[in-house]
Amino acid sequence: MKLLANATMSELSRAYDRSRVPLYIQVASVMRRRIETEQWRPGTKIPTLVELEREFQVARVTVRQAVDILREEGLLRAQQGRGTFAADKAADRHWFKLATTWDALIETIKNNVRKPIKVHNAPRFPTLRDGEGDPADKYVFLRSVQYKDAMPYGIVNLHLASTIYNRAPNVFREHPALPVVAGWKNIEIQHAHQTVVIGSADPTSSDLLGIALGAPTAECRCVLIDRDNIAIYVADITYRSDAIQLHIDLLRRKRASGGDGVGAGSAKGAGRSRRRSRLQS
Amino acid sequence: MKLLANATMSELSRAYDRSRVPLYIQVASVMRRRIETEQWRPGTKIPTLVELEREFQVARVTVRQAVDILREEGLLRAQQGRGTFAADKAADRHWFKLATTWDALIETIKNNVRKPIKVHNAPRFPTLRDGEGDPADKYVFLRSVQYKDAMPYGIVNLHLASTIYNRAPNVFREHPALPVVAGWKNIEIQHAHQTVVIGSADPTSSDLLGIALGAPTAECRCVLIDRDNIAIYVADITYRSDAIQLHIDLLRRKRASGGDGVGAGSAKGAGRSRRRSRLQS
DNA sequence: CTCAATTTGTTCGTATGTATG
DNA sequence: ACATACATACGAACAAATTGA
Repeated sequence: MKLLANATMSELSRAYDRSRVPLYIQVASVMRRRIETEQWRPGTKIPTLVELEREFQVARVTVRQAVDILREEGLLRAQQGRGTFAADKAADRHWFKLATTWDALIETIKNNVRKPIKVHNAPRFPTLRDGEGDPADKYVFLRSVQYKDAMPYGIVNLHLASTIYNRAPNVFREHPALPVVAGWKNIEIQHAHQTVVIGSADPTSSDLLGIALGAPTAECRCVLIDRDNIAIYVADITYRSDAIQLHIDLLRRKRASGGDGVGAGSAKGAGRSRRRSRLQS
Repeated sequence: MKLLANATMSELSRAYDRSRVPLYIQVASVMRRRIETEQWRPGTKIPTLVELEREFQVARVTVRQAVDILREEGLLRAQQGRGTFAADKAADRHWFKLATTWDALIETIKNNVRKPIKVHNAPRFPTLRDGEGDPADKYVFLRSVQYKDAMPYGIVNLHLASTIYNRAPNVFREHPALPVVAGWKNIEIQHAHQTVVIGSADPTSSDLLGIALGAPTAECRCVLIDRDNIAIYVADITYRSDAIQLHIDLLRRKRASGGDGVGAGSAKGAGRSRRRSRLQS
């Protein structure tokens, strides 16, 4: 135990040199993580101020500042004379399962609670990389914010080929685009993929999602390419990092229905997946 | 353009209230992002200090501090009288493609450059969640760091069931475990999955990966469950967030598995996009 | 070559925030 | 709570390098 404490503090001070973020925020980050990972169990007493001072090698006031931050966040309750306690129930983070299959994606999007956002300075074209097909002649740009319980967790920036959009402008203004496109029999999708990287919130995202500037985000790009190799649907989606998770079933049964079987929906029960015949060429 | 600047700055100040991170670091974050996304093209002149002051609504000195950070990082060059310029070539980030299939995962791991780390205070058991099977009677804990060009990008914390480990202790000490286990015919894997969430660096990770405390990370958990529903392999892997990406083919064709696009290394050349229009956000 | 405009670099004074003991 | 030291942020003025007329 002593060993652990010593190791931790030397690592902290070294880490502090590397980071320019104020010390009490760093300490708060470490403590927040311990609460969220339930390393400090919900409802239980956390180490005393003196112990924390020693572990982090910081002054008492600095620990207190960190504690104050977490109190404001509702993760800690401090009680004079008794101690400081972790919140009773950890907030359910990572509740949103990013889709890893076509069917799951469609299903997910259907259930979206979204609000369209007006965009003034829309880029005319998406920036397409290798393997993302050729640009269409013209695109329509749509932006919307996704909500759960009035809490925004994602921003969708969509370039939709005008040829697609013009088939049903009113529908696209009201509903998520992907299920609509997917439902059309006469559109043949040659390729569809999704790419995820970790980014950080720019001013716009930070404002729309209510997170700090520079806070980590998941940046998903979803591209649909038609049989003429035209990128008809290019969505850049920015998620709050604490809202999402990604679950991949590594052993998808090959024997299940011609190898095309799609397992692993987004929810626990999973199992049931509808066939995807219409998109097959 | 004027509108954009105004919108950005009000958002920045609002965002600033939300975050306690020093202003010049926040400004640096936004600028870093612009360079990395090539919104500020490599080698070209970025806006003048005066323009940046106006856009971010901060004092000159604050902009300068932000510029200084990025100069140290090699992302900007400043020249008195001329201007400030973005670095010539953006670093290749997100080069490591996280595997999304079993075969790709095995292949990826085979190519790992890794260094085992001695662990003193190893947890005896992994904490298993719903759907992650039952714990084995006993585990061995192994930790290693993954490198690319002497740059650490991932930390593997592995709980390996002792029954597995004891079959070939020396092999497991020298080689990545997964390909070894996968190669054994007499082990039947009933279930294997990988979960990815975004986390932040604790003191240990921050030290081993050389990133700031609290910097975003990708936390991958990979679990193998045998036919008796025992979790024989439980790996918690922490990656630098800027090293990794995840690519999912949504329309998985039967034949496509050969070149599933999920390989270990090297981002292919450049990928200049033919049309560039910044996704303003 | 000089001049003026532009742009980065530096300094001062002041106020507030951060961290220690 | 206090005294101390240093970091952060502002505004403004000034200095130095570059460019083009």
